[in-house]
Amino acid sequence: MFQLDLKSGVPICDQIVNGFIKLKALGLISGGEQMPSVRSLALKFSINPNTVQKAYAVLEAQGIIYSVKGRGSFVSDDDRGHSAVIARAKEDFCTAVERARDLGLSAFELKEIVDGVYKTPKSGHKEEKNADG
Amino acid sequence: MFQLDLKSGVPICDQIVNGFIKLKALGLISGGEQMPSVRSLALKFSINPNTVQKAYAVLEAQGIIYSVKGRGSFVSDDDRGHSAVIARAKEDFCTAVERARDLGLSAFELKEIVDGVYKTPKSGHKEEKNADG
DNA sequence: ACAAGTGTATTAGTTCACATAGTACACTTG
DNA sequence: CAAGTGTACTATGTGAACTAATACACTTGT
Repeated sequence: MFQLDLKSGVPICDQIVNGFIKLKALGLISGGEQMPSVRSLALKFSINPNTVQKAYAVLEAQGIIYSVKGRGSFVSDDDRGHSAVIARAKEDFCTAVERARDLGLSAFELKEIVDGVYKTPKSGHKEEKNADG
Repeated sequence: MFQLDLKSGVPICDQIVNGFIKLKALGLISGGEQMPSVRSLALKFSINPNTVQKAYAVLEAQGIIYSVKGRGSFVSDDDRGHSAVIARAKEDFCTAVERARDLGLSAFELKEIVDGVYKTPKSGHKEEKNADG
């Protein structure tokens, strides 16, 4: 399971949504699997059930999960949600590239950063000082 | 000069800051050049002078501009601000890469998107449908 | 000295998003 | 019927962002 940072400024609801999207992208949860109940997850994170409910509603609207009254919420089987997530991720990344380009970064520099991130063993990422001197 | 989108949800102050940073990155304003006065820019954008003042304070804190009481605000001569902006842009892009990686996108895909953006003539960017089918 | 224009500071008030709190209802399962 | 589930609703607290109004210090030109 993922962690919540209540002081990050990032809305809790968004953190929950992105947390589950990432879990599914990484294959840590699979289609058909039951999600934690709204109340239990709220209890676990010490947050309000309404916030969890809101996050689940977003996830359902995006096709990542589906909910059944009286039974619970479940991870979607099909790839509709997955494809949508990938598409959105690409759009977001595209926006990031455009912003970097507008600030004067070259395509070469950006690809260098990409390589650096994918080489990094996923713990330290601020150490990756790209040649800028 | 840049445009403001008062309904975008992005704080006006941030839009002003980023607008001038972009102008400088593109070379549309140069070192020593005088900035619009706090009051005149507020009048031009139909916003509150306090908001402009706040944005100018941020720009000055980042070394992009400097202000002189009674005279006005001016674009910085040296590259201190520029370097800081580049460094921040790289960090932001690094974060975007990490997020994309966490969602399952490959380094190859990201580089493809980078190339696509840098090939695009800077007007249409939603049309750049990267091969995902 | 004066006036006009500049940056800067302060206080107060509005608006809005976010999260919380509490309650209530519909449904499924045992 | 009871317990657990999703869902809906209203009310409240909090903080960020922006507006509003005013005031002060400084520079420039007359």
